[in-house]
Amino acid sequence: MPSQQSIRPREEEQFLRFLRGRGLRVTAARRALCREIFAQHGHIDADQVHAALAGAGHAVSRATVYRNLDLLVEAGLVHKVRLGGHRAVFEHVHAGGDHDHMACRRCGRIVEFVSPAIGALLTEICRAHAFDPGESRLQILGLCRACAASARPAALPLEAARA
Amino acid sequence: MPSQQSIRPREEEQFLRFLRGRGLRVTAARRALCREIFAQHGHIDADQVHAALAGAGHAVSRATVYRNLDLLVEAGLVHKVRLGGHRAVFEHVHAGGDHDHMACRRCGRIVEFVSPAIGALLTEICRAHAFDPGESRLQILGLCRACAASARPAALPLEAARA
DNA sequence: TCGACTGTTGAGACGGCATCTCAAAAAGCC
DNA sequence: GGCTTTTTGAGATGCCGTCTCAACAGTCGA
Ligand SMILES: [Zn+2]
Ligand SMILES: [Zn+2]
Ligand SMILES: [Zn+2]
Ligand SMILES: [Zn+2]
Repeated sequence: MPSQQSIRPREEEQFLRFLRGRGLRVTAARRALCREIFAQHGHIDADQVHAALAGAGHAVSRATVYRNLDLLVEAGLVHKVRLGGHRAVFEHVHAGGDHDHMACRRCGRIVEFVSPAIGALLTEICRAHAFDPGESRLQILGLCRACAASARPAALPLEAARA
Repeated sequence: MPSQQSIRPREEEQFLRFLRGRGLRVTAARRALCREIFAQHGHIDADQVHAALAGAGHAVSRATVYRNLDLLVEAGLVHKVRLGGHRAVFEHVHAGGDHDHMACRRCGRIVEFVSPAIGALLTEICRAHAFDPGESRLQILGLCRACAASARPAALPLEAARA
């Protein structure tokens, strides 16, 4: 398969380098998974990845999807996000850099936002507590504009509980 | 049981008011659960609540623990927190107000912190996106001071991925 | 090129946590 | 106390993810 190789995006190159650097093998499943993730935009869960691969004629088992998604996370190419404590979703790390999420409780819509100021505050807080930060998760659950409008016109406002 | 009633704390009163206001019944299980949660300090998971109740001679089923913890959350008396996407932990809402969490990946220790500045930023961000905030979850996963010290003296620093 | 060595895969069992089911028990109401 | 409706308990079920292990397939050296 020569032409397939030629359009291999740089993310796949990166993944292959990561694999070789670790003494791991380059397999068909890993390449297909990597290509599929970077073909998708937005957030996608493990089962959707599984289905997408099957649809693309590269069926792999669920176990393989999970294993290699973890590998992509370790390679730093993909983020694993848990919104609302349920099923984890994955998204490729895009050039823009880090972002956080607002998730609508009603329709499930996910809105992304970037706040360098928050990142700076977190760094400062960790330093103050001598805590070595690995990863931060910041999510806001609530109602998106559309759902808030259609919800209850004269509703009692939700208290803004922080948990 | 007369004296038991007399020391009933105000949180239990609040819960009872919440129940009556919803047309729900005041049961022994609900009162025991409420008392147990407010007797505990810090973070406690559903099974710990279950065990604590059994130990206190108020055994209830796991299903009842889950159902009524949800009720306490709805009443706004208890927060449900998911750290690292694993087992949910509960904590009573204490007077001091909102706080967020740092969780150690190695020993599981939970450190709380308060940052009004972050709260203000979040409010601002929600306004900018016309998003009606209900609840925010901010967690930092990493290594606590003790674990970071004992981990790897000349370790390669973890990249601070934001997810 | 051809094994041999070793990492990887697939199918399904398994696990933790949470929710659901439904008959029996208890709360509220008169 | 008797009636109605909610709540409970025990266990089944479900979801999401991980594990097991035999078969398979990269990789590499001969
Ligand atoms: Zn919405
Ligand atoms: Zn995102
Ligand atoms: Zn620690
Ligand atoms: Zn806390």
